[in-house]
Amino acid sequence: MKIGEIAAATATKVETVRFYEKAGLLPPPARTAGNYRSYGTSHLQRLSFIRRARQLGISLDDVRELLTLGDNTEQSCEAVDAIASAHLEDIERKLTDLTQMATELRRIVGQCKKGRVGECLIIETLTMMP
Amino acid sequence: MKIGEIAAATATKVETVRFYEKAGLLPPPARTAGNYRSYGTSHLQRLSFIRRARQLGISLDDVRELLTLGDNTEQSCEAVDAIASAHLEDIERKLTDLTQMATELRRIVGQCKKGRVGECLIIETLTMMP
DNA sequence: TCTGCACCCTGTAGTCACTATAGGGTCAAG
DNA sequence: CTTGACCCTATAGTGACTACAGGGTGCAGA
Repeated sequence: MKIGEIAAATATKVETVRFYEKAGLLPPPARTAGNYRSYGTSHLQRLSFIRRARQLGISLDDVRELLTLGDNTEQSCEAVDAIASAHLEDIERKLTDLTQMATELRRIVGQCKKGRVGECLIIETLTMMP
Repeated sequence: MKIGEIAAATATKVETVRFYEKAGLLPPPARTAGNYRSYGTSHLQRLSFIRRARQLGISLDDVRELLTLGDNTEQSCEAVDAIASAHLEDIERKLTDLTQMATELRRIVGQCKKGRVGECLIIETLTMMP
């Protein structure tokens, strides 16, 4: 499997695949005679894992940790749970923040009467907000 | 007003204030004999505006634009509304994404039985997810 | 055989919005 | 006159890529 193929299979850009290798998340694959990277199914699995974790917003550092934990099948998976739970809390905080932002924005956008900037309530609100 | 004071007044770090100046968002203030920055109320107002817009997640580029628009009080404020509305849509997209992430994470965190990694459902789910 | 093209390689720099650090200068109080 | 809090500049680092420059490889068609 060439880099373009594994990239397509995981909806990743080629550059990102190389980036993951340099970042130590994806082990360096074998090379062909022409020095092309040659991936197998274990790489595909690992890259899929990385992509899914990233889709959930898990940081590369945490992905690295999960990957290491996943490789030691004998250990307790409390650490895994800790990472996922911490991340969930993170997301819940972000949700609260964004919801508040959306409410504020909806309020100021709703005020716009499309007049001149001099009496624009959006600008005014932004200038005056507490 | 010294930089530390304007920073404190707007809950901004001193470095960030200098950064805004270098980024062209905050006009360079007068300097004292000792080369200290000396801010007036117009700076304070402008920095407050920037900070509030940033709290709403508006990008520096868009803040710059809003600032320029706000300075031309004769223009129509449609452009202002456009920026705010586009940003609101942005946030609403992010909210959808994050809500989905949270749901996924809650599901996989709930599965954890604190056993060994070998049978960890979090790892498994991440590996198998569609 | 040649040529064109899609794909691959490395290495480096750019993105965003700061934050941190190094290595200095200024100013008021004790 | 020294201490310590504050200020100055310039540069590099963060995360997670993305984009580029400047080349090499491999294969189909003329």
